[in-house]
Amino acid sequence: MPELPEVETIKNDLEPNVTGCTIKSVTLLWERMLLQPSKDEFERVIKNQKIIGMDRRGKYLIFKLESGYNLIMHMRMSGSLMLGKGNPPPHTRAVIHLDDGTEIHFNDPRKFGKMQLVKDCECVLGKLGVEPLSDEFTVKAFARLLDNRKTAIKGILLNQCLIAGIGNMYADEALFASKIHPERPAASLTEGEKIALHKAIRDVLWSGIKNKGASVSNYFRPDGDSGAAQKQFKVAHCKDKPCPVCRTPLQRIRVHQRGTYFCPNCQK
DNA sequence: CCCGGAACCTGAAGGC
DNA sequence: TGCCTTCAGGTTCCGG
Repeated sequence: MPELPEVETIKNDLEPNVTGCTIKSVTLLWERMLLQPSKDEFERVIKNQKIIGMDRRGKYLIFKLESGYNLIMHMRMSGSLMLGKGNPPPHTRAVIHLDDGTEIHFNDPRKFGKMQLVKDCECVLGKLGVEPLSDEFTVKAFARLLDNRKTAIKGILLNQCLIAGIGNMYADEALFASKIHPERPAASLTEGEKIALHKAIRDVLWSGIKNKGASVSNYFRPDGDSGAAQKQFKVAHCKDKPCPVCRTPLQRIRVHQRGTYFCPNCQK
């Protein structure tokens, strides 16, 4: 389930391989993954578009095109991008044919992933909150997001309108690292806890990027490699294991309809 | 405003 | 062994 570090890794892996290439055509094998424009217009406009670079915003991946158009993708739960040549694997939902003969395969077993072609990125990305690895994400800016909110702190971390890019795994890891219970009302965090959680968010995301993303379930890098970030996880997907700090069995509860792993002893 | 729940989907895992 | 149910989680939408 690609979150910020996984999408950043896809971007970093793909960008040197596709920048400067021209898209000959795109084959849609699952039409409903295209949000806009219509299939006919999409296929007409995408033809012979030169890729001048890539970008990431939150969990969105952006191919910047010379004409000013942007091809924006979201992997949702099970999407991944693979560089290949012919014979797309099962569950391939779209194939981008490049002029050098390589293909980008959008693989997505659960068909939740989305793609759209727009001139103005803001219409898609405008609602997103602050980039957690940017300079704008200061302790002060983070603290302001928690003011007067009774919602569980984990819900704040997962709200893309507030902070863009954190998903279920990295939210659990950040809360464990800062010793905060996932169900604590956001406004109840002390100044010290806000500072610790702010640092933990940046630490776990940077660590995820350094390890080329976490390969749990369906995530693979465009060259087919796995990431290694899941090996660093202290709690996420560690059901029935003891806490690495105090050996108390980790618990799994539901917070905001999400499976949430935490240590009932360390996280208050 | 804020929350809970359903929908979108399929494959994997668990129960009997 | 095999069928059936449940679960997984990112986002959007709908109802209370």
